[in-house]
Amino acid sequence: MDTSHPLPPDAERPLLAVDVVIFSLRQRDLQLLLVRRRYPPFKGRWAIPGGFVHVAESLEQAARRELEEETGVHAVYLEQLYTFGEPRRDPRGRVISVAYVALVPADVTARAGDDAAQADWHSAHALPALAFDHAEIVQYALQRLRYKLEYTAVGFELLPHEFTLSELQAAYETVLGERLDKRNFRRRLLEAGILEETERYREGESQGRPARLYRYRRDAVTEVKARRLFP
Amino acid sequence: MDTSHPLPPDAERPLLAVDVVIFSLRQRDLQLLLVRRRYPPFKGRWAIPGGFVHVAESLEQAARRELEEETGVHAVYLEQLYTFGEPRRDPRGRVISVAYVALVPADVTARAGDDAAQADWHSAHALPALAFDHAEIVQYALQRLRYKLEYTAVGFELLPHEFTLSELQAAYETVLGERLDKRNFRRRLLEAGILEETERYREGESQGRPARLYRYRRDAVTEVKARRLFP
DNA sequence: CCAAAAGTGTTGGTTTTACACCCATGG
DNA sequence: CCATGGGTGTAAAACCAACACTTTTGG
Repeated sequence: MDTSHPLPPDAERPLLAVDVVIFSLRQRDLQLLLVRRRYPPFKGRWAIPGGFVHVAESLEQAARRELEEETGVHAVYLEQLYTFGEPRRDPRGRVISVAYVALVPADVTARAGDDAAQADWHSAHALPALAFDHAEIVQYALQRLRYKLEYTAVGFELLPHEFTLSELQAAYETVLGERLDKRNFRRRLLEAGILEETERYREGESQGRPARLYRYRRDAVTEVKARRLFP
Repeated sequence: MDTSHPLPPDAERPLLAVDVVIFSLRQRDLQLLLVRRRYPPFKGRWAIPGGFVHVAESLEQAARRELEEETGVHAVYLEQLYTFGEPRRDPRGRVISVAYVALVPADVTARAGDDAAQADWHSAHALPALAFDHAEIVQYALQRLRYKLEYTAVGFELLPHEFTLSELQAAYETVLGERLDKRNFRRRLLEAGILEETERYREGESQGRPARLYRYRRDAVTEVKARRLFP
């Protein structure tokens, strides 16, 4: 950054916001958390959670703070998505939004923050009209999520700590929007060495034979040279 | 972005900069353009070109403006990389930098902008000490470039309009840092259908049999479902 | 004992890799 | 005529996709 002095008179001093697209799997559906705006502009519209970055706060800290305000969770998957900075994206003036994507396990519940009247989960495939350019942000986030899931093992972040292989497969199918072959799916994930078998079984929750529970190996090598998990 | 009013008193109004990592291939080496800072902080240090975003200017416009100031080129490959916003990354105060990556053809020449004493190409593998957090930005840009090159056909953007297959292969080898098999490389690129044979040959420039010139088919489908070009 | 879901291998086709020689030109 | 880089095919190995039955439990 060549911030040569003197500062050019036409340099922008925008407001700086972070917005977080929070994905979760609930009822076998990919959902994301939206809050209803209490104040203009776009009063009453749904929006993705976000807020201004505080003084001396890093972007990621700000994103985690927003995430925690809405969901109470802290230690979850979070990555920077893209920065949206069109001059007129906010009618009140120049606001730069650094968008993040978060993946939270299915057992997390939404809670309304101070700024939002309601916070609710919405199916990613049937979203209401959104405030600002948030529809664009969500589109981009979805694309990134699918992409990530194909190439990396990030799918676990959407499930509880322990899960069955069928649950994991259902998660992949929901996000990717396609059916996968059970045997090939299992083989691939087990061979990838990122799962750890537990001694426990999912019992009673449904008919049929109880399924073994697995957990994600936190110590697994994330990926050295990406090879598609599901080509 | 939930920009609920009233504005929180602790909201940040940072300066907004764009920085552009400009890659090019010269002398069979992957190089990037650096400018020497004329003013403090980091006076005299090398930095990647960049500057503040003007009022009512989009982020991409700002990046293209900086790019053009340094190189004179306009219509080249440019993509947003990442946003760096650590509170203390600039000693003068809070400055958010939206970093971009640009790929320019080998025949582009650097020219010093107003703000920079010099602008020069440096090998990506032997960089001087850089100002601010620019070393980190460059590291990240290199990673992204390698990644892109493996999965997409973006390599052409680093070459002149017409090029031989050997030149293209050398470009890939330089960026990826590994040798590729000539026959496999050719087969794959030709089968991908993104190259167009010209009637011309690269003659006289070196010993040996003249090589056919190819050009990139601008109308080519960039990629539907990414498949690695070089697994 | 029936319904429901879990679990498990093999085969054929495709893709990928490894590899060596002849060709056209300039000096 | 020799040195230099351009151009070309094939065979073995690895990988992927498709496919059906047995096992375990709860009702």
